[in-house]
Amino acid sequence: MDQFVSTFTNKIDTKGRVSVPASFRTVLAKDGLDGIYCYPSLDAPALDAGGKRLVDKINALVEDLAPYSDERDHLATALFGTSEILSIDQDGRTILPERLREHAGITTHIAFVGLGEKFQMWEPERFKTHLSEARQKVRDLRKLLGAGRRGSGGPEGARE
Amino acid sequence: MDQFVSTFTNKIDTKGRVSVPASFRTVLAKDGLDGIYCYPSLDAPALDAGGKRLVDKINALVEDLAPYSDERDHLATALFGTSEILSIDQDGRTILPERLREHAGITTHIAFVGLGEKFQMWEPERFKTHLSEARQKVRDLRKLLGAGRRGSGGPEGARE
DNA sequence: GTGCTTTCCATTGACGCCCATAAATTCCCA
DNA sequence: TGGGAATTTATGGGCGTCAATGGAAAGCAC
Repeated sequence: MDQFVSTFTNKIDTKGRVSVPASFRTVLAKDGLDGIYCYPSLDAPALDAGGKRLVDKINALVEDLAPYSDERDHLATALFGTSEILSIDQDGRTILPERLREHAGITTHIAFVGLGEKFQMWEPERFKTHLSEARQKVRDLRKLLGAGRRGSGGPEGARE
Repeated sequence: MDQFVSTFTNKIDTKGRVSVPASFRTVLAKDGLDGIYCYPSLDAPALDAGGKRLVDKINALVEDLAPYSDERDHLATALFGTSEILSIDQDGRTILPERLREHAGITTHIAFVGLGEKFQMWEPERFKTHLSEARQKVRDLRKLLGAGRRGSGGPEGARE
């Protein structure tokens, strides 16, 4: 598997270390980056993270813009300037800088949430809320879709 | 990693010395320049800096313009005329000339901000403001990108 | 010599590396 | 198929190394 899937909640120890889920480590290793590329999400109290693939995407995004243009500098500042390359020790643990923890409101535990090509880190309680909201939105969306597509739009649409 | 990433805020001591972040030094060393190429940002109270790669890019930029044209002369003057090669001592520290510090309003602390192929130096408080503006602009920019995306073949990394 | 810059050494705190333990999972074999 | 051994994973703690910073010593100019 070369994608980040599932959710894992791990504990931060007294030295600020936290285990990166083993399956995520496997994906990262295949991706060819010795560490985690990580930055604060632009519009959520969470951290976006990934490997080389994510870095390449961001590079492509920035390099599409004209050199010395405002957009380019701002994008580079917002992305590279706020990013960190988190190292992973040989026991599979990493340390989140204060700046990142603060953005996500993380204190004692971290929820690692797989999103396919990247993953996010959340304060577990906040993620719980975020997840139920997301699920509700999906249900609403499907009702709309179902209403137009199927004959009924009936009880079936409420299924999980 | 061969890019300037993350932000580090370091202190200027009584002799005007300041430590260049270790990870930035690593990138510079790989870049094959024994020092920092540095000049005042054209449109921000900050300093642009980098290694050989940055110098090459600037050269290419200038050489793209017609020889003896006004634009070329102006660009060359604005960039080369105001540049300095800052040396790095064996403890990884450098000294900023008064002229450069003044342009950026730097006094006691410097924020080193990675932007990928180059980095900037800011007065920390000013950078804080600049960063929140940059993040807002990127949010706006992404809405535009996101609206027109799909099938563009472009990176879809603009998504959060 | 005095004043200024550059090189070298010292301190401190953070981070990486090593080992230990315990729980959970996988694997193996009867 | 069930039980037990071996492996993997998450977590805790000790210790050495390195980075950031401060200060002393050694060149250099005038």
